[in-house]
Order: sequence, then structure tokens, then C-alpha cells
Amino acid sequence: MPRMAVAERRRELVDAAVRVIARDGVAAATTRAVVAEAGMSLASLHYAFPSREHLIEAVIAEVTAQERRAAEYGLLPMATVDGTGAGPADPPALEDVIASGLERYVELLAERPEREQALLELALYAMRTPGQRGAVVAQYAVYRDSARATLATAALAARSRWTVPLDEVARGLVMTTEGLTTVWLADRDTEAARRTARFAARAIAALAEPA
Amino acid sequence: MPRMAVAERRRELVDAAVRVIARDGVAAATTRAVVAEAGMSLASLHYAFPSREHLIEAVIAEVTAQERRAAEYGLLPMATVDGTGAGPADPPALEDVIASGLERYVELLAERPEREQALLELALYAMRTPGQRGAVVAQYAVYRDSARATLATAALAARSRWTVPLDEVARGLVMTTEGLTTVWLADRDTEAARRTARFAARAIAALAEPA
DNA sequence: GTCTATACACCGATAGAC
DNA sequence: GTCTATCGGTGTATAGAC
Repeated sequence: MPRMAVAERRRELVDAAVRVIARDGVAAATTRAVVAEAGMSLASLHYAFPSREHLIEAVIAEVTAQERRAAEYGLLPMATVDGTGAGPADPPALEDVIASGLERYVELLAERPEREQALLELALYAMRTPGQRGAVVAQYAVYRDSARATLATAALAARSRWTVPLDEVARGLVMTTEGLTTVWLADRDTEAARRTARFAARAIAALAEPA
Repeated sequence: MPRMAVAERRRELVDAAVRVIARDGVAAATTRAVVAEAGMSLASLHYAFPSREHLIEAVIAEVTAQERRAAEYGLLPMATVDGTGAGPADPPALEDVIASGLERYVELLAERPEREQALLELALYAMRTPGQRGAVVAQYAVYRDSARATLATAALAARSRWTVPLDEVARGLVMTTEGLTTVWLADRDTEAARRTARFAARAIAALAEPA
């Protein structure tokens, strides 16, 4: 193996761990499985990280950062739905904006179930690991921030304003996506999930009024 | 150790496994940890179960049965809220009935987080284990059935009727409890969860009209 | 810095005495 | 039926050659 900076090695190990976890779960992400995936020797891992736990810690941090980026770059958000330069006379209905966003999330879920399952497993793992509780809180704070920003933009696009604190709405949206995720992972019924998503969109949109 | 019927031994092992899983997680429920919890020797486990996987399978079945019983005996349901023999003139508001049920769920969650976390972990484990996917589907079917029955009773008590198929409402309720669970497990903010529960109750109640 | 080789604990499972 | 003892395998982590 060629020499490489420790930082680079760390990056490759984290990426490999992410792939293993997505494919086979957190429990299967043993040190041996990760280095095999990364094409390194076992000792390289312990040179880059003091222990497996530190590696998983880095994985959680990396995944959280990815989620943050995805949220910021609007891969998840629902507010970019129109784009046709709608005139001031015909703003989209808020319910439709939110519904299309949630439906896009369901699509994404159905396309990459491993990713969402991996995120859930990592969260549960972190909840059990004393030093990692903060990481979980941070992960869900990212979700909430993203939801807040998205909902603010959506209301703007739909010429509406929220009648309850934006924070509450954001919390409800995060609860919705988490609920959709768990239920879909359990029964894999995409059509039912789409219907539930539309129902949730209606419920959330009811918390706003025309501006 | 005293002699005992295989069935009884199986029962004790499953109970011990449930305790270990609730306390330390699925990954920690090794054969040795379980027999230590049950106060048996290692060989007894393999006499009662052909393998650890079969034991976990039995645990999932047992936990699902417990959930079913809890649902049937009305520990979860929200429809038994009044009980004062309210006259025909003052039915409770549907929103309040559902809200009190969901708030009770939040209370239960805050009281026994280990149980809900264990259920989630078991579900995720089963999703990854080829032979266990059916168990997960069954588990969530139980939730849905319970939700359906509860919602039907609630509508009756509140002199309302659902304007969308009951199945859809039930699905929305299950999604809600799952979402509440994951988010609460992540941030442990009980007051926020209560607020989210009330918001969800309003949204669900909006799907019914006076009968 | 990177490797091979290995230490050592714990895993699931079984053999065989009682 | 129930136990102790042990097998073969895999886990994390490290020692020491290069």
C-alpha cells in the first residue's frame, strides 16, 4: 500500500465503514470487514484510529455532516418545487409544496433503503454509547434546522405564514419523516407511504394561513 | 439447577433475553449473557433452542405477542378516556380523545425508554435477517390493527365518523407513534414530544366529521 | 509508516461425564 | 436432562520486522 497522509487514510476508512454499514449493518462493521472493504491491512486502522469505537464516532460525524450538506444544497428540501417563475398571481398551494417534498423523501427512501436503515442503526448505537449521546442530539438538530429552513422557504413560496411557532412545525415534520422511514422500512409499502405522506402534508399545511 | 419442562426453560430464557436486550441492546444479548441473566448453564440454552438465532426469533415473537396483548387490554388505547358515563349531550371532542391517548403514549415512552428502544432494535435486526422479515411485517400489522380498533372506538365515543378510509388513519397514527418514539429517543425532550403529540392529534382529528 | 504475525478475550456450539 | 470442559472461529488490539 502506498504511503498516504493519516487524514487521507482516515477518510478512506470512514468511507469504507459507511459502505459496510449501509450494506450489512453496524454490527457487521468489524475492524476486519472495514479494512477489507478499504483494501488495507488491519494495523492501518489502528494507526489511523485508536480504536474501533473512535472509527464509528468518526462515521457518525461524517454522516451527520453529509446530511447537513444534503439539506443545505437542497437535495431534500421541498421549496424548489416550482421553478417556472410563477407570477405573483398564482402561488403554489402550501399543501402541494409540502406534499411534493415528502413524496420526494419517500422516493428517496424507496431508492436507498440501506442508507436510511444505516442512519437509524447508527443513531440507536450512539444512544447506547455514553460518549456518543451528543452526536445523536446533533444529528437530530441538523434535521430540525433543515426542516425549519425548508418550511420557511415553503411558506414564502406559497405566500403563507405559520400560525404556530416554526420550531413546532419543524419538529412535526421531522417526526413525520422519521415515522415514514420506520414504517416503510418495516412493510416496504411505497404506495401506502405516499398516501401517508400526503395526509401528513395536509395536516402540516393546515398550520399556516395566507399571508 | 432443578429439572424443568423444556417449555418452561424456553420461557425463562426468552424472558432473560428480553431483560438483557432492554438493558444492554440486541448486540449484547449473547448466549452467555442470556444464560447468566437466567441463572442457567450455557448448555441449557442449546438444549432448549437449537441456536441463538432461534432464541432471538422466539424473543421477537414473544414481544410481538406482548404488544398485541397490551393493545387488546387497552393499555395503549385512548378510547377509554372518559368513563364518567357522559350523557348523549356532551361527547368528548375527538381531538382531545386522540391527544390524551398520544400523550399517554409519550408518558409511557418517557417511563420505559429501554423497552421502546429494544423494540426498535429488534425490528431493525429482524429487517436484516432474511428469515425474520415476516416477523417485522407481523409486528407492524399488530400496531396497525390496534390503531384501527382504537380509532374506531374513539370516533364512536366522540360521535364522529372518519372521512377517509380507517386504514389510512390507522397508518397515520402508527407513523405518528413511531416518529414520536425515534425523535424522543434522540433528544429526550418530553415536553416537546407532548406538544408534537397534540399537534398530531389535531391533524388526525381533522380527518373526521360529526356523525 | 506500513506490513505480517500474533496475543488474548469472547463468541456460538458441542462432547461427554453424571 | 443438566452439567463442566472444550472446540473452532472471530473479535479488537498490539509487537516487531521492514
